[in-house]
Amino acid sequence: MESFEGIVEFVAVAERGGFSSAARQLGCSTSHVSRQVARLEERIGCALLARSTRLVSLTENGSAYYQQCKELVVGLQQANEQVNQQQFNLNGTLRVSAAGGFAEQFVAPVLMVFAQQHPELTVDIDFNSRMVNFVEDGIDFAVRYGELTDSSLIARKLVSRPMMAVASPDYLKQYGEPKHPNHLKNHSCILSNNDHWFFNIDGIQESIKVSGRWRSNNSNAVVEACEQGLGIAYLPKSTFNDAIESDRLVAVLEPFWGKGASSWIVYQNRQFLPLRARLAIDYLIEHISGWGGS
Amino acid sequence: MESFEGIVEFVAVAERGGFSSAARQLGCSTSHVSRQVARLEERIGCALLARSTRLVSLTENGSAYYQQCKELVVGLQQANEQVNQQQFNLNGTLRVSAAGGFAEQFVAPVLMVFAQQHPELTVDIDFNSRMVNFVEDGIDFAVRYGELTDSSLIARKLVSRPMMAVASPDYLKQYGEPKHPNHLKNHSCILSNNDHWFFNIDGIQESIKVSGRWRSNNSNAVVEACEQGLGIAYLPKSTFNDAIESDRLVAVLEPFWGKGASSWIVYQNRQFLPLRARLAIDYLIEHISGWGGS
DNA sequence: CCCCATTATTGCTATATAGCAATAGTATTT
DNA sequence: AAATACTATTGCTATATAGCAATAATGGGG
Repeated sequence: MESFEGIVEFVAVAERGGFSSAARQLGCSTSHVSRQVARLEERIGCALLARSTRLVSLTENGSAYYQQCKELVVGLQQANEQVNQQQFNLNGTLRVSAAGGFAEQFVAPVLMVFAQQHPELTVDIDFNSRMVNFVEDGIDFAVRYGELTDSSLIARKLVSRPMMAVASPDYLKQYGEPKHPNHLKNHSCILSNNDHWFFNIDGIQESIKVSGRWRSNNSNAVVEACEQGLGIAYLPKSTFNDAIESDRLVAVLEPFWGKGASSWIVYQNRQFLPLRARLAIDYLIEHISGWGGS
Repeated sequence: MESFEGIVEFVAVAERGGFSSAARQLGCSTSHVSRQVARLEERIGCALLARSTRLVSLTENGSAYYQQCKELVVGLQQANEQVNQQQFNLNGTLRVSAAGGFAEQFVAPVLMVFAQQHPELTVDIDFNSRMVNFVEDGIDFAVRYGELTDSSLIARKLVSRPMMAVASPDYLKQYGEPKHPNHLKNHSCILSNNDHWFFNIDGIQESIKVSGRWRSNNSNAVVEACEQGLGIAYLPKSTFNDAIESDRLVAVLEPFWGKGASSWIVYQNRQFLPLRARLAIDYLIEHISGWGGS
């Protein structure tokens, strides 16, 4: 297999007319340059330079070879400059995998603003909650909610979302208001992702098993069912902003609300994250973490 | 300064889709390929490959960089092929420095035949006896006569030329024939290169100091002067072939003639002598040494 | 579902290379 | 003419790299 070894040194000697001058230009020792060129000549079985003490000149073969090697060196410089420029340019496609209502409601709008600020970027958000294959799918980062499973990824907390329990006024009029999380076993609860709700009871986070006649993994559907009086709902507070403002739902069990799980940005643990990813992640953290999670 | 390190490995990984396959192609270890690519990424500050266990793909930057590096690798292959082809082709200009009558009389004609056999060669013979600067003047080899001074050169003996002492019949009639080299101090001698002639006396080579009224470093001029009866001449035997055949000159001191000095081909002690030089030198030695020096 | 084969990474050791210093040769300066 | 400075090469040593082996992860086959 071909090797580029000695090419840079040979070109430098040819251009500078000597090993010592070439070594100074390359910032290495004269003996290194001497040996690299000698090895190159040995590898290609041809004298490239004619030498006497204090004098070096190109042979006929060396002249021709130099022209070609010079193009290789220039080509490498251009390749490196271009990859360097690309590295500090904001271009290409930002690919995000987002899951959950929070991503839909808050992350997407913020990314929209970010995209407007960077017209040369394309943003591709795939809303799904499946396990992401970062390498295969070329995903820059994912937004995930709850506990994370893959320890090889880097996770940066976006927000801890405080929870809120609500019910419709009609439901409470008919079934009474629960005064403690333990009372929930006597109530109809509207389930979302799982049937254990975490409450802060005397400073301790306790898991309360709940049940009900309605369940959905869509937070909008949960809110509607609650408004219809189908039971008590317990989701991140922001989910109920509109319903609370219009008095369609009212808060219950307020002293016991948990801090709730976190939303995360997760991405590959790798060097040289593309600039677009780094800036987008930083932008999201800056514009969402700072909200205090409401 | 730019470095080509890792380029070959990176291109191989990109094309084969994995480090192990690339290592097999390159005939090296997987760990070497892994490290070379990692070092390349570190040097250019950019991820070229996205990796998971058992899977490698090019990043956006890596894709662009690969295209350029592929051209570099192809360019290197072409450069090496071309220099290899040149190496085994007989082309270019054979540059020879020749000194002395022997070179003019015998070497030039033989090289002429050699040149006729190789139409793609140009032969450039510079007749002079100054010290050759092989590197500066781009000389392939030189033809020299007598003792050599530069021990760093390679010297291959072309011919040892036996000497001959001659005089014109008129000269001998007038001044008598010398019977021993010691008698030469009483005779007029025609000098060429120096005033000490070497004779074989009782198996020992002895230096006899001679003098005369005529001196020239041109052997043709020496022969003419001798024919005019200006004295005794002592040069390589071949110098006098015509004059002897036509009885214009006769031999003297025959039992004492020395073997004479040698003619040499000298060239740089260097690797990878161009093919044209190697073939020409071999051709000369084959076609001149075999004559036995007459 | 389990086992095996293959992959990529990295700690560690053997090996090749980079640099230092000595050497020889030559050009320039005094 | 002699001394000095600079050059290229090479022996030797310190350092970086190549390869081996261990490790962890994953895909394919039974």
